[in-house]
This record gives sequence, structure tokens and C-alpha cells, in this order.
Amino acid sequence: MIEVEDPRVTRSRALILDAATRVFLAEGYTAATVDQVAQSAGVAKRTIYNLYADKAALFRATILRSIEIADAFTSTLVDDVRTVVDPVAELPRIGARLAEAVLTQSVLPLRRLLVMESRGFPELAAEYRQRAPDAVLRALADLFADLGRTGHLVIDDPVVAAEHFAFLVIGADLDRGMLGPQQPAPGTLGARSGAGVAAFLRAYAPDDRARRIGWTAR
Amino acid sequence: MIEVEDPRVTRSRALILDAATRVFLAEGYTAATVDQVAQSAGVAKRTIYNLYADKAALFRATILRSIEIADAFTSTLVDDVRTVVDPVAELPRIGARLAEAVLTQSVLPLRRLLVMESRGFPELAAEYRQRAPDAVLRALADLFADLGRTGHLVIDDPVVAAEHFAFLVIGADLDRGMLGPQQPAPGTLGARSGAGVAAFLRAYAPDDRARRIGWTAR
DNA sequence: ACACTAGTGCACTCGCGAGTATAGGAGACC
DNA sequence: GGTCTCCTATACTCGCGAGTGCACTAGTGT
Repeated sequence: MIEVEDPRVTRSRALILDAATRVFLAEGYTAATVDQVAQSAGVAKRTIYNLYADKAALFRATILRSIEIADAFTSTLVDDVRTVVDPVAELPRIGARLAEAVLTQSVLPLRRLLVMESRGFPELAAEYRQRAPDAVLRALADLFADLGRTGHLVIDDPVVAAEHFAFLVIGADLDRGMLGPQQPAPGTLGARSGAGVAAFLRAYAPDDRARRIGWTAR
Repeated sequence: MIEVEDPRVTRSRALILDAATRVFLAEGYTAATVDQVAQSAGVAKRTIYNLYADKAALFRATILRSIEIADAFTSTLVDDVRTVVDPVAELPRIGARLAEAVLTQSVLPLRRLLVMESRGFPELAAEYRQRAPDAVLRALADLFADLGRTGHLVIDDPVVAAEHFAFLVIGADLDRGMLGPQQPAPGTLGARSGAGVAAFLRAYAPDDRARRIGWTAR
């Protein structure tokens, strides 16, 4: 006997999760009210309580779905990282993708929300960390370990190199974005990630290589 | 006629602000209750309302005082930065001080709180940004502009260089610290800031200088 | 000793939001 | 067409925390 969910339920669930995402991201957990979510979903409050035990359960489900989405983005980035052969030629693309993914999607509001509620829902913050930023850092560290072995880069500690790459590229904008809803201007974004990648290559490329290709420009 | 504040008032004010700092940093604005603050201060709730119009005013005063304290730390760091002559010799010290100031004081909880309440009190987040991180970045940018002029470093954009320095040194730990109350192990801290400064010098020191001093080690 | 000012303790109002109850409506499946 | 299940709408309970009122106490200055 195969349990098939009533189509009305799946429909309601989708409406509710979308609305909850909007409301929670905009208001935060405590400030958001269940009535707000219901109204924004075009659904009766009772329907929400039919599907989720309480406000906390609704919140958990909402955030987990957002993490799921962020995770999908992360995966394509990780795949991209895995195929890199020539760092000088390809790292700028990786950097640009990283900056774009973190700074222009709804990742910034999600991170703010996770920080806000990290006391009440520490599992969610941990889950996010593991599946998004840590996954990217792991992929980068693997990449740099390889490139170190092949002599394309000079790497002492690949984990540290991965952190340096990530924070040279997005550090400043990420920090700014956390303290307020300022999206960096899209033009600025490319320039900053480019400068970050350039600095990384100056720090980690073998001398001859870096100089030959012209990455000495600062 | 010189207005002198009743000593009882100044005493109460100090007790209340200390307690409010503890409670707000630990609980966040909404979760904290005025009764909690009163109890933790050993003071009647009514006394709080004698000195502050409402909970929001108390919060503002509390945060502004914390910013004041962070500002004092910042100033000594800025003064230190202003006296740097030889980057290779002195930047490691600056990096270590920066890491220590940001990561081991109560700065991390303060930043979390400011992120949490940046929607309700955007002025506070702005005030903090201007007086703490931006002040440091400005000082660093000035320093690097100087060092570029004197040929100690090779600098294209001093502002970008300042961001690179700061986030190479504290970026990873800062980000980790925001998503949970994990203080980095004190041992790790020195190593990471050292690695960050080394990478910075590799990226920004003139070739001969960097190599002569031995900063090629990664 | 007296008056003034602040602090204390406690009981109170009041609004708000989570969660529940209930009665009725609408589609799906037989 | 009947029944089952889920949705809707409205109205409710209930607890909690912000803010107030008030009667009383204690320290200070003259």
C-alpha cells in the first residue's frame, strides 16, 4: 500500500514554505507571526498547524529547504572546481562564480537569519556551515593540494590556502553584507573578486609562472 | 548653577548598563526581558524605567557603550598602525593584534547582536561599522599607501590592499565565529594570523625584498 | 529633626501572538 | 449522491512581557 499525499496537502505545503521563506527572511524568527505567513501564503492559519506542529517546526522546515537550495548551487560550484587544471587561467572564473553565488543570491539574508537564530536553532547553523561554506572550502583545498603536487602552485597547507582564496575573493563584501542589507554594486563585484584572485596568485603561484603570465599587476 | 548628577543615579546607571550588556549579549534584544536585566543588576525594574524611556532606549544606550569600548581598542590599534615603517618586520605584530582584538574580546558577540538587530536598529550597525572596522581599514589603507610610495610594498589600490590584509588575517575565523559561539583555540589563532600576513607579504612585497627575508615559505 | 530625591517591591493593566475549537464548504473517490 | 478528507473563517483561550501606579524606605543636605 503506497501512501500518496493528498494533492491539496502538497499544494498547501509549497505555498506555505514559499511564504514562510519570504516572511522569515524579511522579519526574523521572533518578529515574524504565523498569521503573517498564513496571509502571505493565502492559506488559513489552521492549515499551517495541520502540517507543522508549531512555529519552530515550520521554521526548521523552511530553513532546511533554503539550505537545500544553497546546497544545489554549491554542488555545481564544487563540480566546477574539480575540473580545474590551469589555475592561472581558470581561478578567475571560479572566483567570479563564488562571489556571484554568495553575494547576489539570497544567501546573504539566509546567513543573517542563521546568525540571528543561531542561539535558538544551533543545529540549523551547523547544518548550513557543513553543507555550504565548508563544502566549498573542502573542494578548494583538494584542488590546491593537487595543484601543489603538480607544481602549478606552491602550497604549504591546502586548507589555509583555500581560506585565503575564499576570503580574498568575498571576505570584504561578505562582512559588509552581514551588517546591513547592502548588496554590493554588481560592477564593483567583478573588480573585487578579480583583485582577490590576482593577489592569491601572486601569493601562491611559482615565481616564474606568475611573472610570465603578467599577474604581477596589482 | 552646576548640575551634578545624584551619585545614586550614576551608580544605578552603571549597574544597569553592565547587566544589560550581559543579558542582551547573551539573549538578544527580543528574548531578553527587562525583568532579567533588573534582577541581574540587583535593581528594581522601576529604576530602569526612571533612567531609560523604554526597552529600546536601554538597548541603544547599552550598545553605544559597547561600541565606545570597541572604539577604544580600535584607537590603540590605529595608533600602532600609524607608526609602522618596515612592513616585513612589523606587519606580523599588527596582524596578531588585529586577530586578538577581534576574535578574543567580546567583539564577536557584539557583532552577532548587531547583525541580529540590524533590522530594528540599523543606526547602531552603521555606527559600529564606521567606528570599528572601517576605522581600522582606513588606517591600514593609509599605511599601505605610504608604504607603496616609499617602495616598501607594491600597491595598486591601498583600500583593496587593506581589505586583503584584514581578511587574510581574520576572515576565516571571523566568519566561523559569526555562525556559532566557537572561539578559535588560542594556539590556532597565532598560526592563522601569521599565515595570513605571510601570504599578504608574498602578494604585496617587492620580489627581492620578500625573497631575501625568507617570506617565501608557505 | 526635616524635607527632598531616588530606589524598592509589588500588584496591576494591556496588547500581542501562539495555538485551539468549531462549524461549515469544496473537491475526490466509490 | 454520499462520504471522507482537507481547507477556510472566525472567534476564542492563555501566557508572557512591557510599561505603570503607589505606598514605603533610605540616604543626603541644612
